[in-house]
Formats: sequence, C-alpha cells, structure tokens
Amino acid sequence: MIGPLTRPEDTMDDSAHLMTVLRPVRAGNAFEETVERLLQAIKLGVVAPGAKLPPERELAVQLGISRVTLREAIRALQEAGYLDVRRGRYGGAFVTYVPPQPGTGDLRRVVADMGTADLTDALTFRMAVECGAAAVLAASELTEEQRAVLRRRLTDLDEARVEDYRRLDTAFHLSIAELTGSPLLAATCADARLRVSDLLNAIPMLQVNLEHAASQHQAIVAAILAGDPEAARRAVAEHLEGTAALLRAFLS
Amino acid sequence: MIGPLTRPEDTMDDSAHLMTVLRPVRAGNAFEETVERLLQAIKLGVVAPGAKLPPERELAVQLGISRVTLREAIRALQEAGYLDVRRGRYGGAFVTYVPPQPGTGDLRRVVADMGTADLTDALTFRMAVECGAAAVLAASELTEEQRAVLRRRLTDLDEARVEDYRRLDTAFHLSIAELTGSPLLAATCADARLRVSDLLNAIPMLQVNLEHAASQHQAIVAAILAGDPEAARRAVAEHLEGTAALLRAFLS
DNA sequence: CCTCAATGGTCTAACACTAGCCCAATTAAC
DNA sequence: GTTAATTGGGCTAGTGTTAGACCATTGAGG
Repeated sequence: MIGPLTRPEDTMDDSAHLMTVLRPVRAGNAFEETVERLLQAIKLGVVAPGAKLPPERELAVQLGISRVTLREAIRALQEAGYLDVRRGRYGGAFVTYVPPQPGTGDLRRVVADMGTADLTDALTFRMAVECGAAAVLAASELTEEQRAVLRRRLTDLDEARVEDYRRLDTAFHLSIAELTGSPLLAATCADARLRVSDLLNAIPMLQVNLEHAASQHQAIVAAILAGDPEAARRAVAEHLEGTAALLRAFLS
Repeated sequence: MIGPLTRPEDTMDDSAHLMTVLRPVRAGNAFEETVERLLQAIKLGVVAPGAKLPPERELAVQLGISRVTLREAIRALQEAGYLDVRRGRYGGAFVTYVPPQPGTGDLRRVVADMGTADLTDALTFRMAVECGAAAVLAASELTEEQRAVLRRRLTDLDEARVEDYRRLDTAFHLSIAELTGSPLLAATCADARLRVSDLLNAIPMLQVNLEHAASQHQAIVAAILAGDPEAARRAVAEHLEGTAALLRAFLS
C-alpha cells in the first residue's frame, strides 16, 4: 500500500526515523522517574555522602512533581538504604550511600545485568556527548573565571582521596558540560554519565589507571584552555576509549 | 550552615550540578508531551506531508500512553491544521502540514519568540551533539551498507526539489546519528534538531547558501567515509556554525 | 525550661491517565 | 450489493497524581 505522496524509496529508510521519533513519551510513571533522578544525584555524588537533599517542599517544586510522589520515592530510597530521613528542624533526607569499593568479580556481573545492546548504546552515547561538549567548550572564548573552575577541578582530582575520586571525577566531567553554558547539554551529559556509573563503580582503581587518567585529564584541560577543539575531542575520546575498551572486553 | 561532611569549598560549585541534576522530572503532562512528540514527527518530516501516522492503537503503544491521551493530542493537532483525520478502513491521521516557504521577515519574529537564552542553549546543544555523533561514526568501522545509506542521503539531497529540501536535510543529519547504532544518540539528535527547526524553516533558501551547504555535506560524508573523526567534527562544526552565526546576528 | 521556626508525616478532594470494551464508518474484494 | 477487515469515536471503572491544608517532631536560642 503506497499512498499518493509516500514514495516507495522513502518508506524503507524512514522506518528507522520513525522508531527514533515515535519512541515512548515517558520512561515510566512519576514515582519511578523520581527515584531514578534522585539516584542520579546520589550515585553521581552531586549530593555527597552525609549531605542532605533539599527540603521536600522545595525539592518537589524543582522536580515538578507533587510532594506525595516525591515522598514515595524518598521512602523507597530510604528502605533501599540510600537515605536516612530525620524529622524536625535541621532534619531532612541525608545520603547514607557510599559508592562501593569494587572487587573485580563485580564487574562481570554488572556488565551482564545490563544488556549488550544497552551497554554499547550507553558507551556510544557518552562518547558522542562528552566529546561534543569538550569540543564546543574549547571552541568558545573562556573567561578567566571559567578557566579557574577547570583548573580547580583538575587539582581537586589530583589531590583526591580514594573514596572521593569517583565523585570528583564526575564533577570534573560535568563541569566541562556546564561551562558550555547549555543546560540541555549539561543535563544530557549527566544522563550519559549515570548510564555507565554502575559500571565505572565496579572497575577497580589501580594505581596505573589512575595515573593514566590523570594525564588524560590534564590533556583535556590543556586542549580546552588552548582553544583547540580537535585536540579536546581527541583527548576526551582517548580518555573514554580506555574505559569503553575495558568494558567491551567483558562482552565476550 | 555547614554540615559535618559538606566542605565549604564544594558547596559553591556543586550548586550548579544540583541545578543540572534536580531539574523537572517531566516537561509537562502526558497530553502536552504527546503533542510535542507528534509535532516533532511532522515538522521534521519523518512523516512526510500526505503520509499518515500509524493507527491509534499501534501509536499509543509505541508512545507508551493511553489511546485516550493520544486521541486528545491528535485532535489538538487536527484543530491546529496539522492533520486530517479520516475514519474507516484505509483511514487514519494524514499530515496536511507543509513547511512554510519563508520570507525573511519571519525570521526576526521567530528568533524573538524564542528567548535569547533558549536560542543559544539550543544552538550549543545541537553543535555538541551533532559533532559528537559525526565523530563517533567516523571512528567506527562502517559496513558497505552503512556507507551506501550515507551516499544515498547525499544524492537525495542534491537532487531534492525545494519543497523537499528541509525534510531530506533532516533525514541526512538524522541518519548520521542513527548509523552510530545508538538509539539514545539518535533520539538526542532528533531532539536537538527539533529545537531549531522553526528557526531553520524561517531562513530563506538562497542559491548561494544551498550550494555552500551541499559542499559542506559532501565534506562531512567524505570525512566519515575516510574514517577521520577530527575532519568529520570540523566539517559538521563549520556546517552548523553558518546557521548559528546567521541566527545569532538577529539577537542584536 | 520554653518558644518557635523548619522540617518530615498525614489526610482529603479534585483531576489526569489508563485499560479495556464496544460502536460507527469506510472501502477493497468478492 | 454484501461482506469483512481496518480504522477512528466514545464510554466506564479503576488507578496514579496533584494541590493544599493540617499535624508531629526536633533542636537552637532565648
């Protein structure tokens, strides 16, 4: 059945575009999406261990949901051991979650939990978005303040204790996206990062890898500060490729 | 008020990360989001003028919403003149919308309708995401089939009639993202494109610009086929920068 | 010891959304 | 014509979500 204006040569290829555009409008119900979002804040370390979430009323407004739904999500996270909720003035929902110190055995399981397709999707997505963000930032003119933030993140990471490393690494990568001034881009990078955070947490932190990562981080910042988009993209790509290759090795 | 584990130096910078992560969970209610999604399919030309949307029952499943909500959205688009809905077998929701042939006067209005902040956000977002997608695709090994799709999109665009140009241009850019094999990336590119589609539609299509765009498209494909991520990123950046500069000029 | 501001805990009425069912219209094929 | 398949149109009962009010608890400061 070929309609009057639907030429046959289009129909075949456009089916892919249809899948892309006519995807689910919502990832789940409000409760599920809220749990995901809070987990993002916790697992990415945006709210550090021991710190507390904003008050329920305030947070509900920020997330654009009702307090009832937010409370359901918080209770779920409390029961799952991520939060400690205390009443009264100076109370609140405190983060109790501490990212696991990984043993190698976990990695295989975590990779297996995620589908092969989802894993490659997440890795590709992250690669594209973070490379793009770094290149855009390198191509834009930076104020001295922006440069300072970048350098600061780098030294934070160098001086980090092991238990703070992942959190500060996330902060480093997220800052690159935020410094572009595009909230859309920053949100997308945070999203991409969350999709691989469980995997990253399961990778053992060996001294060799940390030193390798440190020099790659330096290369990224240097390229951005030098205003060299190509070098920035390449530096980020090399940095992420190390992780990606390691994870892909577990797909066999 | 500095909590026990919240060090003062973190608090300042992390507020930006909080904004990034604790953003609204939902862009609107199901009805509004559905309208947006259908408009995306229509305005991007994924469903060509004269073609019809999938049957309501099927579409509702794809979008993950109830038929009632879908029907409300369709009715809204019908009343707004985007769709013509016919009952009975071989009926359906047919696209009546044809992208406007722009006069220059519109552009100023469309740019003004969008906030300055939203505009730069959208342009930055698109730049990062499309550059990243092209670079990733160039870095991956392509099958002969994938190469054929790319070349095909290019010739489609070269041979396009004026009224089909925007649609095929969208298809070209979308295909780059889809060929990476990452649905997440493809969806994000579609999203980025929609955010500037009203603007693109308002830009007059001058012969000079079309020729310019054509050679840029060729450069993009050549770089991807040559497996050169740096060249691919640069080619896409140059291509998009032309549009971005034109639009930014209207911000004064 | 009291007070009071900030915070989590709970309830209710209204509204949004869903799943599933059946009806109505249309048209190709017989 | 008649039929049958496909499609939009409409209804209902049940569940998810919201807005807003009010209660309960906590702890710093007077």
